[in-house]
Amino acid sequence: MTTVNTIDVEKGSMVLKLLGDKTRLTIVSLLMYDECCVCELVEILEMSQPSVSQHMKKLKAAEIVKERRQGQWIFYRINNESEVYPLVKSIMTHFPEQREKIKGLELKGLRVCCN
Amino acid sequence: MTTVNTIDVEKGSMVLKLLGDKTRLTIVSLLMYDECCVCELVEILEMSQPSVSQHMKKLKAAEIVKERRQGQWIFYRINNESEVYPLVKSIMTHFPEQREKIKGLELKGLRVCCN
DNA sequence: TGATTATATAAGTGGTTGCTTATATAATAT
DNA sequence: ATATTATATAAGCAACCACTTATATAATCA
Repeated sequence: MTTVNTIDVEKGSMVLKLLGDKTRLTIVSLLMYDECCVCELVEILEMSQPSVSQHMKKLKAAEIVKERRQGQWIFYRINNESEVYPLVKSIMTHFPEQREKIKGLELKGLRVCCN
Repeated sequence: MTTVNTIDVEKGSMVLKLLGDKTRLTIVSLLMYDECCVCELVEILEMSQPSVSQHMKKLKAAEIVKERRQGQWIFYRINNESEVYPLVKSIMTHFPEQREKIKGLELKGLRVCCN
């Protein structure tokens, strides 16, 4: 039998509330596949930049994502060291992959690449 | 590798939003252990009856729970035939069991028993 | 039948949320 | 230095949400 470390209701319900928004759920779904910067998310979600930034701020505060600055871009990725990561991960297995949306960005030449 | 049937973002985010409320998360957590009627939940949660009823209405509308009338009581239980049940179930494994709260009710003689 | 018990519903309200527009900060390029 | 690009923050606002109180519905009991 598999044993899972439990999260307290307070913290867990906050994670669920945050993922209970279609936009944020899609963002996290995208980030499960690869890290993204804000401007890529703006493009994919067809939303305003401030709106996306505000969502990222909430996801970061809940330790669902981490950020990394690279030049003028800030890349967000899933925080897989977080206490809430196991919960986030097992939730996301129930949603379709968003890979093709990122592929679509690449085809349009809008992917931010900086290595 | 384990394959999971995916849920669309629309439906899934609704489930997450509903479970993103501390009260409802606790209710579902309780129901994972055993069915309960409204008056039991009122006792355990120390909330008003209309408030609990309104939460149950939402959980039922999202097919997270089912109801069963027995005399004057209405018992709610997890809807394990629902499309969203796999998601609900895997979320709930991350939260502590609520068994002792139901045990507490029994000790106080407040458990509704009707067989 | 009338009283009691369990539950649901309706209406009102204060707090929260997700967007908008405007502006600030910060890195890069010319 | 100045302009451009990327991101964050602030303020305002309409929609939503979880509670409250009051009332309705429904089953049981005396």
